Amino acid sequence: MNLSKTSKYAFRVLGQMAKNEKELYSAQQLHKEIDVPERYLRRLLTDLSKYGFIKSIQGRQGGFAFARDISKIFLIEIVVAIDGLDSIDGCILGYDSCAFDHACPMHNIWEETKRKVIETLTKTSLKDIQNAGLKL
Amino acid sequence: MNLSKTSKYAFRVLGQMAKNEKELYSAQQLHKEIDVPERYLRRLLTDLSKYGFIKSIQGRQGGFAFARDISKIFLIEIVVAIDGLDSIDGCILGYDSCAFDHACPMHNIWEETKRKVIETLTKTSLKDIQNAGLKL
DNA sequence: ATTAAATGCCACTTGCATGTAGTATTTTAC
DNA sequence: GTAAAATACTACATGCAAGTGGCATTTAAT
Repeated sequence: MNLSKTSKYAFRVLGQMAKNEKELYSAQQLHKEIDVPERYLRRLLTDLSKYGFIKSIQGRQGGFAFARDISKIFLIEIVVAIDGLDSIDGCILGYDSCAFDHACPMHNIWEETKRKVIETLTKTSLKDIQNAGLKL
Repeated sequence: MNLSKTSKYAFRVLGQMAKNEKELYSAQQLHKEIDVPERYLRRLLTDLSKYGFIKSIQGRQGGFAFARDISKIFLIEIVVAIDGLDSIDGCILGYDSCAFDHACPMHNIWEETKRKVIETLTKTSLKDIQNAGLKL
């Protein structure tokens, strides 16, 4: 049950880019739109392109654009790429080996809630959040 | 959506102590039973007693025992004491000011899931996990 | 009284995520 | 073909949670 700051940044970036899903965004432009340190953002964008969510275009007039259909990019994929599945799915007490045959005291209590979290992240795509957060 | 390692340790400790809710536990004994570094555990136990979950008894034959009825110690209290409420309740994108009048793109999508997490932590007491995790 | 076994306090160290800097590379505009 | 504007790479710096160490204090057993 952990979402790193970097994953949060990734959500911000990709969420912002999803607003105009075909547009080519430069790091500088994105930095102005969301609150992420510019150099760190640049590295993150490079990483996100390596993960295959976006593609990078080098050179002047370059930038980043989605490499895949945003209706098929699900939040869970982003978290898994950056933090790994265990950050969400791992034992709530942090035990390495916590399974049905050797469960921690909170295993059963937590299971359903964890399932809910994973379900939400699994079924929510960038398309689903495309036009949220604008209503002012 | 963040649970520090320290909170996980606290869950382990208090969960272990709940198995015999009246017993007086020394730090050394608890260290043998759960996987938490001894010195760190000692500091944590002192903190947990300051938070009022347990009481400490100094001197030889001293140790720690619950200060309150474990059926009324809820998991959310432990997280809040150690990490603060925002670690769970805060904006999923990490924005400081994310509320109904200025919501982040994921606010609505995440709201129900967050509610579920908080609900589970709020209604689960140490008594509820008292006898879990023993079945082998 | 002395010793032993426990907690309490404070400062220091370590490890890792986060953040920064410099420079190389790529591509377009002119 | 040269300069400008973008990404790519690699190394270093910083901050904070996690972990360690030394010593003081408290209390019980002997």
